[in-house]
Amino acid sequence: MSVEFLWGERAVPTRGPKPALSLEAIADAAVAVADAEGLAAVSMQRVAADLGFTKMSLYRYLPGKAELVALMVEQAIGEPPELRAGGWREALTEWSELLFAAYLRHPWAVGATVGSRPLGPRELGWMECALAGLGLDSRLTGAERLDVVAVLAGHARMLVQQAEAQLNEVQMMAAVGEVMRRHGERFPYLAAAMTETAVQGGQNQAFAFGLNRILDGLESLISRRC
Amino acid sequence: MSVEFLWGERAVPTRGPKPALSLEAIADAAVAVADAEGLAAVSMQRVAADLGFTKMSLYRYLPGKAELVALMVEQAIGEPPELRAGGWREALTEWSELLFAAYLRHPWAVGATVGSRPLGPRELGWMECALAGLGLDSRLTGAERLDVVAVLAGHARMLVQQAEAQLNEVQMMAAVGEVMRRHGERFPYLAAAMTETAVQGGQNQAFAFGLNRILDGLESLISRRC
DNA sequence: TAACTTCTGTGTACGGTAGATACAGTTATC
DNA sequence: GATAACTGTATCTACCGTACACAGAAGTTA
Repeated sequence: MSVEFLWGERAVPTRGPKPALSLEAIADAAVAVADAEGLAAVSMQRVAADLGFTKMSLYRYLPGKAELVALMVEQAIGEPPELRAGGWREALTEWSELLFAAYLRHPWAVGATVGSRPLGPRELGWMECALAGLGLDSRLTGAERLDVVAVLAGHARMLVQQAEAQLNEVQMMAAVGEVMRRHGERFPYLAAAMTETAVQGGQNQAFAFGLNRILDGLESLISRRC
Repeated sequence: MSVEFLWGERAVPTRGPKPALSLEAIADAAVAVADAEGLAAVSMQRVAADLGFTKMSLYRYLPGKAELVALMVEQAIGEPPELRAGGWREALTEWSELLFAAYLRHPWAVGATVGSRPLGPRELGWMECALAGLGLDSRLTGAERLDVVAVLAGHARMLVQQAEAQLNEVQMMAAVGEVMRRHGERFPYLAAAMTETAVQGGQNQAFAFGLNRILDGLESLISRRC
């Protein structure tokens, strides 16, 4: 993956036939496939076929599949939001919820953003947005501010991944429940926690709980630094 | 992926030749490939070749590649640890650090554990271990206890992923730094945080920071519930 | 208007992947 | 020793990403 591809503005050619496709159209088609059938279903052939072209035509627009995935991620997370005014806690809460919602709309994006890869402008824009919400006047060092953003983003990604895995509590119970019925005695604490857990809020509640714990911890650190 | 494969004990046959391979040996070879060259380098062909067999021999032991990856994950995270005695905070700290270390040894395991998949005995054992460390007498509901474990595991996974992405601060600066030099004015808060960040502890420090914030938040919740 | 240049889309080809099937060789039990 | 069970290999299909050559379209220039 070349960094220039995501960041450099591409010169639009004058000569030759007009391109029938565009990077946006290709990314849209690929995102639609991934939304419907998962990232594994995204292939050059499939995306090209959905657009009514042969797969090789895509290589006129993209160097390869890695670039397509990078473009899909940028398309999926969208432009960084404009946060409502407020204190750092309100800002980070809103930011985390919006990021969580964006990942929920495109759960495959979590799996597409692991490992070493260049960050696109939108992804960096989301980071910038959170750092702006945190402000400069807090008693945190630069490294700590970056860490806070990483923890919050990790929390959102984590719960999207869980939400993708179980879709609903019913499926979760079917998957783990079967195992627990047979080997439950090996996991007494897990069994206790699960039987005690009524089918309730689900992932949204789990997300909110974790988010509030993280922010509580941040608040206690900041007030200690006063 | 069938759940039975990870959980059911396989009947050892009496007749016929002794199997030359074993699931353990196959998993070890696959883990070695992934450790050295990443998860993408793991193919049936490659693993079989490393063992000195043809790829179809592996299908005598495994139904398919999905099961191989599931086995690799179980092998990589290892047996759940025995936590030293202590309060819930010490227990969860130790648990998180051990999980972080395990993932650091096999960073590809983070990417291999996204999406819907059955959990193996070791993975469930780690969860059980953390829940045991949290104890039953805390003032948390079962759902909250599960959420705590999820947040901590997500934090560890998140930072492993970051560590994998940049390996060291130098490479990070080379990747993001180049972009920041050109488009830095678009990301003032990010630039401020990064220039302020001396090359220091790196991922271990970031991990410890986030972990302490999460546990601070948990502590404040528990003490509020008193 | 005609030739030229440049870019687009397509067809073909190649090495890689996962996996199914058929078959030959080996081995433990009867 | 016979036999049944199991192992490992060779071959086949289908799909993947992508390299390359080629025909046609659309501006540019003579």
